[in-house]
Amino acid sequence: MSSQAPRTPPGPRPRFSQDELLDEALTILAIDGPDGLSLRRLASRVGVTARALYCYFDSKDALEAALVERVMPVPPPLDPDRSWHEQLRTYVMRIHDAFVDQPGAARLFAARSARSTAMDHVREYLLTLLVQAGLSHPDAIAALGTLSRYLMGCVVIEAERRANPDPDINRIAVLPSAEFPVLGSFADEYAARNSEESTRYGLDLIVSALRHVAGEATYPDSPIKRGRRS
Amino acid sequence: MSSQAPRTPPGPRPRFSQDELLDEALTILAIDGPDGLSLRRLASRVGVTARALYCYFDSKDALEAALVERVMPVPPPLDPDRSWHEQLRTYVMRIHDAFVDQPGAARLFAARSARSTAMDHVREYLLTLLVQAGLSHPDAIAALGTLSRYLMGCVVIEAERRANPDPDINRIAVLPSAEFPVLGSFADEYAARNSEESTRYGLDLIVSALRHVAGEATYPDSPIKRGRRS
DNA sequence: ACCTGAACACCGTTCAAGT
DNA sequence: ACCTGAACACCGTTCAAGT
Repeated sequence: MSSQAPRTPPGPRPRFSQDELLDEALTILAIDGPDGLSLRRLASRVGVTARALYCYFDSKDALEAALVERVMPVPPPLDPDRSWHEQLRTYVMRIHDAFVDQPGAARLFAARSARSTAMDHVREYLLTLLVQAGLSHPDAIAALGTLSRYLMGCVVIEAERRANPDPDINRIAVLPSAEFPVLGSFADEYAARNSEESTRYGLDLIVSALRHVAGEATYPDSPIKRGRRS
Repeated sequence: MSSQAPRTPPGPRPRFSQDELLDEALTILAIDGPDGLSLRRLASRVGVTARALYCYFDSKDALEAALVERVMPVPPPLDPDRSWHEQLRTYVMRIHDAFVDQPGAARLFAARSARSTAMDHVREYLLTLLVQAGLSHPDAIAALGTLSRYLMGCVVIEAERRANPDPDINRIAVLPSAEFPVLGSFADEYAARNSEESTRYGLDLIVSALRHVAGEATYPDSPIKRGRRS
């Protein structure tokens, strides 16, 4: 095990790639959650001083930005054999899964996706599909916003749920039924809800509405053309 | 100004109510943002040691939980003269506005609404409206989840946008058009998008779809009964 | 260019002690 | 019950110095 002939130069001068450090950071996130990621802990895990990390990243902020770029799935090429809404659904779920499987990363997604260039590629892909669906420019932009917001909510809520599992077995079942008659009577259904299915339910809901906006089917009272009711 | 006859007992023994401390905490959030709220800063603002705050709240976590309870709007009474979807839209927007106007509070909303009893009241109110709309139990639960996730995403994204205004005048306009042909051509529309309108667009989209699920209008290919497509 | 070590200005939380 | 003061175990970041 302790052979001679070191492949790396000897002495206290290990070198890392940014990617190795990001891997280690993701490991910390997976083990200790979003609050567990600190430069000092990352440094000690790779056997270096906290100061040394500033040779690789300008700041903790820059490291977090790089983490988001790394976790965000790259959009697949457009597939002419699949409908726009099927491709859209698949890709949105892929992003969802990526950030939900990387537990501590959801907070980073929430904090920095607006300025992320990986997220720009996501926007480009989704917009392309929405335009392909036949949506007008304003509709496509608004629909992109709707999908982004819904996706963000799914990721944030599910990540929080995993990081902080039910304090009681079932909070809802224990609520006073006088104050919460409906919620209380739904306690079992509420506890049984499955995250993956719930996420898909809302996504399907939004996509269906968008298909009607796109004119793919009749949609008697679309909210789109009606304007805001006051 | 410096009169005698103090109304509070003299000496270094000021007392606060929890509410006064929460007010002060909200002020700090408004001034310094979510990262600016610390027990030490709150303590110094009210002229006390950080340790003293532990006489009012068990921990910073407990203080944050109390902040969420305080910011969350209380559901209004049911109004038989207004449709379920109008009441639902109005209330969801009220929550949205409450957390977006209280800038640093969005992160707290994201982190703790799952365990918030104020949020339980929100759930009870929304579920009541959804049941009143005629949704089945599973549909009502799923719809509640969809609305919660969408609302969460709206609050998180908008709060982040306010806390961290566009780094450039318009990030999107400056993207390489070879890589971002669609997004680039939408740069103006993208920059002009208005948060309030965008939020309402998606909410109307979801509500419209729910109205069809509820059987209020024909909805040829509802995602609900179809099951998951694979 | 990469790294150490010490320091600075912060955190939340706890202990021991005062009134 | 409420509060102080000191301490503990952390943070991100920076300075000065080494190779």
